[in-house]
Amino acid sequence: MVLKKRVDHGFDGLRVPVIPKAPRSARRRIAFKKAVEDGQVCAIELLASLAGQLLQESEGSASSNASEGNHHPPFSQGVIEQDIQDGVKPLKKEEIHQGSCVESTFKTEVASQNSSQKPLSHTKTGHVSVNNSSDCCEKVEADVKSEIFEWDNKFGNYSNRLVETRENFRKSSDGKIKNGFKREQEAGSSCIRGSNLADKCSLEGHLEFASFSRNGNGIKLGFRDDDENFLRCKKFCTKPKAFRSPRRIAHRRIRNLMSFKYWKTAPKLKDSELSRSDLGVPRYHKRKTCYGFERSQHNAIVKKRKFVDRVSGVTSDGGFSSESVSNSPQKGMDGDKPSSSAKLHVPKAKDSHVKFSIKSIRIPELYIEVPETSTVGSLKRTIVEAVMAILGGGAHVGVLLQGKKVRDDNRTLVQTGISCNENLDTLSFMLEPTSLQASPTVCVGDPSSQCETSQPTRSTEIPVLDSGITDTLHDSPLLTYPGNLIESNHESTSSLADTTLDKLTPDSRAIVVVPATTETLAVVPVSQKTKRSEFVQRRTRRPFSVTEVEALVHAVEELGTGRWRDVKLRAFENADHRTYVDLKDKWKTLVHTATISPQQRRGEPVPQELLDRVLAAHAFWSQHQAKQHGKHQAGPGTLKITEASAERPCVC
DNA sequence: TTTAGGG
DNA sequence: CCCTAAA
Repeated sequence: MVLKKRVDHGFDGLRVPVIPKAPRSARRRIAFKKAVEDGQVCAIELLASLAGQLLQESEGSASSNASEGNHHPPFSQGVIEQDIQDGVKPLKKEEIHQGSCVESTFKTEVASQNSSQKPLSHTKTGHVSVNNSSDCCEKVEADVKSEIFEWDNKFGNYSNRLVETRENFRKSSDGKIKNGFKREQEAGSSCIRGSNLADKCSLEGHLEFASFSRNGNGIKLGFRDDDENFLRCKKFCTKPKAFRSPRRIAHRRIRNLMSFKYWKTAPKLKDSELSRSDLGVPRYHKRKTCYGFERSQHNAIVKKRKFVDRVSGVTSDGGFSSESVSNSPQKGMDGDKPSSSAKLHVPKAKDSHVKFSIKSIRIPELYIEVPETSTVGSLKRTIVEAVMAILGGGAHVGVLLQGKKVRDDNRTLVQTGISCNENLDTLSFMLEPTSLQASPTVCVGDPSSQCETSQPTRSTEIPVLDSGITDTLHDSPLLTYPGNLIESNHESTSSLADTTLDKLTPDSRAIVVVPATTETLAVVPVSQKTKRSEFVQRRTRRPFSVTEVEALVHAVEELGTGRWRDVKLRAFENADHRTYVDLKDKWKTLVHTATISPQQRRGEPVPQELLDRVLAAHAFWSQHQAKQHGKHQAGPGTLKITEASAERPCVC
């Protein structure tokens, strides 16, 4: 009877997330890399432009940032600052409209749409020809496009390109233009914006252009071939990552930048889960599930996460000089082998100097929610605000060695262990806001300990289903500074999310769900092949609620203790964050909990009634198991219902 | 992949 | 929760 009752109110009625997804294990392998990769890709743009923005603001030279009147303190001294400045010097004199990171990122979207008017075509060799593009950039565009293609085909190249690009920008700003980059850039700028930036090159502009190009390539009109090829590839390749449609890439970028949560369908996903399930994204087709979007125009929700930076290489002896930083990619590492490049080489100089070359800086992933009806402009502003909120209050760098934060600023590097090769491999930097208030959702704590990101400005009411989500927003993919894409892993660059993109059309919602990611993205994209383990972080802890416990107990009562997969399917099928291993573990602890005295129990108290059932079920199934064992190896599944129901422990 | 257990 | 040996 009791059982019956429980069945009635069934678990479906519980707040169990409904997220159809592949088994955890599967998600892990594939989606994981993906997500990480994705995070990086988009990071480039965001960071690049962000740097520009910061620079402008910090220098105060920036005339007036039309929309954002915020004046944020410049970065605190340090490597980071230098790196960034170095990378964006060209931006100084430029007038970047809004100058926000948003700008560049979103232009992609816009460009994409516009470009639909320009039929393009390209051959399989990657060559691109422009049939009907604006006069201003016809040829150049073609050149760039082909370049873009290269990038697509080889992330490593892409990365290097960017690095190179940065270099060129710097040079061009000095009047020494080596390649035709400036030209390209100008073309890109004018093509996209109309022309107001054509006179000066900027990192942002370039990136923008790159994005544009990609989008352009993705236009259906001119690239049916691509699509077909892609499909074909997808069909015959085990790993359809060989070729990625530019459009997909572009979209993915956006999607990554903007992580919209589809609560309804994926209510409880945590970052990590999300990212892992990159492949599963397509399943979240219920776009309307973006709660709150329609509700208000300004209920933008932004969540930040901790950001950890990694030192990825050591090369020149310039220490932290900008020069050393920017050169490191070429000098210190093998451009073709990003993965290896991530390694630190600490040539112990005669002077016992430890040489660093920080190739990347990351900022936390941003989670933003805005109404569907909001304007692109407001979206941009929202992003800018989010970004500025992180760095606005100024920031400093935290040093992490082997995952542990080095708190003592007075210790020497040698004392700290930052002078030997081994340790340097695990050295990383974390960008931290100087004041928590300044950035409410920024994590400042020790990375190893789940940083508690403060709730996003709550005023922006979070969707109903938000429950339990906040905690999932911690770690996330880290945005990477353009200067160092080198770290990325080719493989991961490829594919997932492709499916998702299928549904994305230029006119579709500006942003797409982004599998966020904790473990996933949180995990450093740096040479995963070799040192993934070092950065894979634990899943965020998610204590079982009484409701879940009830469901678990109920399921076990019926299925027994040796069929966790079935238990999972029956009671937690929609709770993707609960794997059968989790359930098994939980049962283990439940049994233990039920065994110990109430005083010794911790955490959310589990009703004694449930614990009693746990013990009863445990005893019953243990006995049953033994019985089965003694008898013939009749599988557990053969348990006769009658018998089971008759003996099943039931608290009546 | 799923179980079963130790860490 | 994680990691893994076994199955």
